[in-house]
Amino acid sequence: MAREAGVSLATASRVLNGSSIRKVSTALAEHVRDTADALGYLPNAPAQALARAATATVGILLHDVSDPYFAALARGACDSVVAAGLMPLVVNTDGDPATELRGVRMLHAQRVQAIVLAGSGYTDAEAAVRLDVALAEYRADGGSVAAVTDHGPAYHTVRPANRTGAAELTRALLALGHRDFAVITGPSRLRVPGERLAGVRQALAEAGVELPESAVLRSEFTREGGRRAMASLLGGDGGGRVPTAVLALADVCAVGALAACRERGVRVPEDVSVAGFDDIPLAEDLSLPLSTVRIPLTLMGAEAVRLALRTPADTVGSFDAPVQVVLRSTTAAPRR
Amino acid sequence: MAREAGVSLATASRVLNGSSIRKVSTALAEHVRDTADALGYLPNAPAQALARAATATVGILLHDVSDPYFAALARGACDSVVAAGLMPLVVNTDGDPATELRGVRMLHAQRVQAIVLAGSGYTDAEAAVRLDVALAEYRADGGSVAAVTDHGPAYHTVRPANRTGAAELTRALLALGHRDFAVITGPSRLRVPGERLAGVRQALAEAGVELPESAVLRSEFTREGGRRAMASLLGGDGGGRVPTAVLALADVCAVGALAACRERGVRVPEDVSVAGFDDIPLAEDLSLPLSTVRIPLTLMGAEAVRLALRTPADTVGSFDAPVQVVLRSTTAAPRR
DNA sequence: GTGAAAGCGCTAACAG
DNA sequence: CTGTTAGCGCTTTCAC
Repeated sequence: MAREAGVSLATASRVLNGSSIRKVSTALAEHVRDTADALGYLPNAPAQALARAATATVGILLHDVSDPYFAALARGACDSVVAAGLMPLVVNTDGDPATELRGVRMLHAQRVQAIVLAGSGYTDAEAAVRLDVALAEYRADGGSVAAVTDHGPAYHTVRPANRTGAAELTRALLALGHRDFAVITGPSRLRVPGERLAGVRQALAEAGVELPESAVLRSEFTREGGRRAMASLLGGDGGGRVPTAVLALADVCAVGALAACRERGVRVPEDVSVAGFDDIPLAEDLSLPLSTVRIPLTLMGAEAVRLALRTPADTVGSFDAPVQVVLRSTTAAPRR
Repeated sequence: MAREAGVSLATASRVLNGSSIRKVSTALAEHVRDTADALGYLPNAPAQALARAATATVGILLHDVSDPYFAALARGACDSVVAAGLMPLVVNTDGDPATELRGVRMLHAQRVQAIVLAGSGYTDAEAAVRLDVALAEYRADGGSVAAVTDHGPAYHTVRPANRTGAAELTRALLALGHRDFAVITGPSRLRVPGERLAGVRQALAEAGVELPESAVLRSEFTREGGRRAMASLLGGDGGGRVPTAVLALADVCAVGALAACRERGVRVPEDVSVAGFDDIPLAEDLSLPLSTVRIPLTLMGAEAVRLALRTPADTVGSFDAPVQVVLRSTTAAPRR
């Protein structure tokens, strides 16, 4: 401690944290500061946290940092956290409600100032309730919560226009002349795929185009999931009807779908158009630059932290992220 | 606190943490546990940290979570941390020594149990010393440090075979018949690009192949850096000599290089072979599946945490990560 | 303006 | 085996 070294005692606290309204003579303050970093003094954050009843940390809960979508989100969120003078704790949930629940509890135990929920939102009502309870307890202890993706009106929310974006993408494909679609959507336990699928259905309905249930394939939101889904679409397994356009509701799936096409010598976009959703960083560098819907991932992450940190507890803020359809090389007019 | 609710007092601590050797009658223990989660009790981690003089956190310092290389590393490290019952704090440094130094200090202030340094290693001796000092102070306070990439004998180290990997990759290209090389390397402030470049030089020298200084281009280890470097290589700016093989010493650079080729209508691998290094997740899905050197990124991250956490303070552990040359579609025998 | 003292929530000796 | 009693390192009233 600077106390022993310097002459003063807990006055050191006053100069080294600045929060206190009490002033310290500039001379003394300078002396304290000098001896402090002469001794290489670093405040003990846990001790401060205990005394102040507030940590300098923010929790970020996401499916998987190594997924480009969440990586971009994480980067934005982390920057925002650091800019606020806090430290980010990041926890991977793998999109599993139980893991997410544990994550919330751990972050609560850490007494993080805020929790950012990215890519949460489960269809399982029971899981949602358990999560809500945990979050309520966390908030009762003074914590703040922001969600990327709708989590109900009770939370600060950063909302990508999933439905609209999907509808616009679909309309873009319709405009190219496609009438025969298939959709590779995500697992039913997540809510996001449902929102996107609804957008697709809406646009298709408006155009009077059918989307048979057999043309809606569920897969994990992973490359492998997309690959398998596309493989079954192309595979000789009976059905046989290959659509002219395949909408993968996440870019990572689209990547897998493209891989499946490559493996089977199916040409994109000549034989089939493929589109993704998210515009992950490497989307334009893929085997074919991917047509997709751009979401401002990094911005959204940052925005979520901002909401959680700078919004008074009695109001709930929200941020609607714009989306934009980007048609690149994986889509073209149908040849059939 | 469970104290008021139950009948006992700080005995609660004994049942709720388990560290103590003292036993508690199973009946009482159960009662405590019951009331604890009936009340939704969650231990206050900062308070525990203060009392135990040890937090349940680990710091992870890396350039950028949204860079696929570090994202994969981070995922491995985070999993390892969580598996150890701890929480990961991740800090982005953008490859800047000053930011990294601040990061170390912040993590030290948080009293994290261990710090994992990923992608650190600067050529600037002064910066290295400052970092060493900060790390020494951290260790003096009981902290543990592990580095991914060599940081000197004083630290636990996870070491990808940068030099060997680069040499092998070069030999693979030589075996294809290439004699005219260019290298897109990283910024001089980092040590990794130097190691990789040394491997390239060594293999080339062994084969008696020249690598003129003008054929070594420095760029940031980013897509844009790679794009610019390749553009200048292809560009009509005087030199004019386009090599038959371009080694980008990081996959993200290779991605940019491929983009530059695409923009200018230069065919890969017919006109020029391109190879990367790292085998980042989407490497095989690029405009052309990228030839590269595979590094077990996720494993390395996990290994670093393991070393930091499970190695006694008086010894230093290390882990040599295997690398593997993967030749995909961006390389072929030269046509010229 | 600056010091003294109490206490944040928990753990860890100590007794009983 | 279980309760009592000190602190952990810091902030923060409250007097001086």
